[in-house]
Amino acid sequence: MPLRQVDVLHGAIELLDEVGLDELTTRRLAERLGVRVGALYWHYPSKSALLDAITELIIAEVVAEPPPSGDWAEQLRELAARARRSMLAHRDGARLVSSFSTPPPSAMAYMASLIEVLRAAGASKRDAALAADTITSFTNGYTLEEQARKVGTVSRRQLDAAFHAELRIILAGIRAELLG
Amino acid sequence: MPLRQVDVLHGAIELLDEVGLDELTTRRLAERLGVRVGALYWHYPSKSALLDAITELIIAEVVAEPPPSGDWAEQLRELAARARRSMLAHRDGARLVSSFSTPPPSAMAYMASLIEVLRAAGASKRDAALAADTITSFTNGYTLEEQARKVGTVSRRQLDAAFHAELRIILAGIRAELLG
DNA sequence: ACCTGAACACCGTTCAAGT
DNA sequence: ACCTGAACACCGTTCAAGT
Repeated sequence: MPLRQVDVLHGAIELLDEVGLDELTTRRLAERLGVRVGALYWHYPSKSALLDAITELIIAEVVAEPPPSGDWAEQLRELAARARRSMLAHRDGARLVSSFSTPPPSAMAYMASLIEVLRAAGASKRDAALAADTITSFTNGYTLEEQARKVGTVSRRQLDAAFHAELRIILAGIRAELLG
Repeated sequence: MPLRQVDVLHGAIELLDEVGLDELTTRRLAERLGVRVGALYWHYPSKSALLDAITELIIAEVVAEPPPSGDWAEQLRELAARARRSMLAHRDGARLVSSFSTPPPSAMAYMASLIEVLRAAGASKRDAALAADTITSFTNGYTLEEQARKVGTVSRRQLDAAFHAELRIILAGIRAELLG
């Protein structure tokens, strides 16, 4: 039976996890799917469109879960932790997320959920946007670096602990600076 | 007269600024230098070694300036602003910085300068390292995103203002959480 | 509708050989 | 010491033609 678009997508994700973003090649993907390179272009207009689809899927995982509970700080903490977990779930996930050409719908939804929590906590529109951006910039920066450079050298436990300790700093800053 | 290593480096940086990281190609660089591709490999063992050299140069600019003055928050603010400025000074500078294989000496020196300021402000070794990492993760994450996606859509003034406002949040967090 | 065959215009890297 | 010439093993993409 013929290949469906979703087969190409899943094959690409498997290949990504096996060989990493730099070795994720249209020709390797075609070989893995038992097809010639050109066939991929019937399903996706370009390699970058395929990468965007993977990115969308990675981010979508974050929003799919039920909204977190607790006070505003607890909710933000959980949302940021989920974002990091989704990126870590795939090889070079953070690099992929920070390289999409145009923000996919799920990225917008994620930002909206952060902003919603902050608004409910009493932040102005401007402050909420600022705080949400601070959290995502930090989360992406942190995860990008840990995934790029700290494989093997530092334990996962230490990285988790450091991420949460640093996130606490940022949440304390939001409280002191914007919700004081 | 023959090409020196530094000529190759400067040619590469000029080409980077003109065409961006994705189009920075050994063959294009060779053409610009009036030489055949193979000649580059006499000066640098690989393309990635050349990219590492560019990265080192970009980060070195931050440390080259005299140490900032003011209280600890003011010093940290200035160091982070310099780091961002250096990355923004070259096309795809942030992408380049967040993709070096092994941390170059100047990156270590930059981290050390952040930690020194925090130690002088009374932070423990652990807290200083944590706060320094928070600042760099945020700075890299923020700059990476603005450089990747916000060219033209948002004014430079707005991006500067948002960066400083968000940095204020983080500094407030460091004060409240670690230096309270 | 979905894929093959075959090409096009590129890559990074190596290395004998030239000067 | 520094570079050329020429090759090797790859890329992403296109497109007529097949089924």
